[in-house]
Amino acid sequence: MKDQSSKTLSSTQRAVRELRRMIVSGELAAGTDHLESELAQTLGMSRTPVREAALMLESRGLLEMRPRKGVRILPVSSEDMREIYDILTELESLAAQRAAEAGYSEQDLKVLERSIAQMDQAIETENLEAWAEADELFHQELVRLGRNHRIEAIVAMMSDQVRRARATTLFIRPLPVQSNEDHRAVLRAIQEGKANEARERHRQHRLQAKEVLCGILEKHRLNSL
Amino acid sequence: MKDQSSKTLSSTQRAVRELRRMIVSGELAAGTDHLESELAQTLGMSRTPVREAALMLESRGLLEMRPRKGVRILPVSSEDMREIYDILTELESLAAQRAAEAGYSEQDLKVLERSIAQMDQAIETENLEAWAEADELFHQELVRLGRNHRIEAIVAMMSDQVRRARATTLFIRPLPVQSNEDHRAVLRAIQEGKANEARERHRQHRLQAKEVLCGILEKHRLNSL
DNA sequence: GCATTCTTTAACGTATACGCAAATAAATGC
DNA sequence: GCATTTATTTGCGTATACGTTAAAGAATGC
Repeated sequence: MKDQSSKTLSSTQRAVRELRRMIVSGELAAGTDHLESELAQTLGMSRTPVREAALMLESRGLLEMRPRKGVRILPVSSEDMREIYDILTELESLAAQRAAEAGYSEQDLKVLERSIAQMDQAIETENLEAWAEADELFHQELVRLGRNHRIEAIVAMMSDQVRRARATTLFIRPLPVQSNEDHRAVLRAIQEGKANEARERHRQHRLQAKEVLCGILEKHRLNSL
Repeated sequence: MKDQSSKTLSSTQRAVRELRRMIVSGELAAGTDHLESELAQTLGMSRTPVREAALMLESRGLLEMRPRKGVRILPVSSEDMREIYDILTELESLAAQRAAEAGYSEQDLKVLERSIAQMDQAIETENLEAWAEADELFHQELVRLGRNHRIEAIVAMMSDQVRRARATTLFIRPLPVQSNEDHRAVLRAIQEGKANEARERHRQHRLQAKEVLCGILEKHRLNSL
């Protein structure tokens, strides 16, 4: 049994998790307004923990609290996407560099290897959801290996903000074949301790991903996801 | 009269500002605990807005809420300092690059110029507080010119976290003469539209600042500022 | 009809109330 | 005296209450 399920978590914590889930899944649609009292009723608790949760999610850039109008689920534009991908590019590249400098063993890099294998398989079977999940895992693990807690937090926050948009573009974009070659190259650089190569390779990988995704958004006029 | 003072701001907002001020100024010392009810009394309001403010400041990495122990003002270690400076290095360097790419006019870059002049003067008169203020202005303006709201927010947050530590090292570190040469070089690169040079120059500037400051912290065993 | 003022509603911001559980103090057993 | 159990306190988490005020609706004047 997991720590989470064994421990009784507070209403505020439940509200944060549940609202976050509803937002990133699109259950609470981008651009929609929701009164605190509505959300409280939905979650089966009073306004107090809902407000506290909303404040936290506001800090994470997922929603906005506006007096009398309720909380507004923030939509993501292609401009937002560019901002976010720029940040991810810089911080993840540094993580890749640091990971390469750390001299990790093959054992330490097992999760990275596994996620790449999963992506390979997902591409073969054209299972896009599985690919997205493995891709997320790769990037998350890469950042973890960079050993900077604040970067982990920031990247997680930015990833949450673009999750809906990513899910949408997933079925429009071409099969991410190039992407996995990049992942392999980054991993190889880390294995060989080539910090600068790991950094630059990942950098290029992210820059390209940005152009692909933002290109799709702009082409399809998807400016509020 | 300023907008802020004319507009009646909510208790929560007042609590955020006041608590933030007290934390970054050291009035609420690093590592100390404070009960919600105490803070509420100090600020002349009930626990509700204090709790809301504390949640927001917790998201900003300035404090930690622990049941029964009150809010704990988070101390900053040299390890934290390294994490933060690594982030500032990456994000500000990107901002410098973007600023150079934007093709700003001399007029647009006036604030940068002025802050550099202020730093020059501060160094001549050995007025360290004035130098720190101008330095803060330079970096803030640089990031603003990078035109990425999320980077602005993240940099502001990280700056808040290290503000106390910076203030401490300010009177220990050598006069930041090299620093201002760097600033000039970055500005020149931006003026000339040399994006890569602006980026790399600022990068080196920040990396060096990190080593200077962290070196001081480690040498003096200042591991909880 | 349209604009304007007044009324009403309702959502939020904040204070207050209260139960629970953790920490401390007191009491009991040995 | 020391360990262990039992009271007591206290701080938080959450529900609730309530005043304020912005927005919507009704009424009035022209």
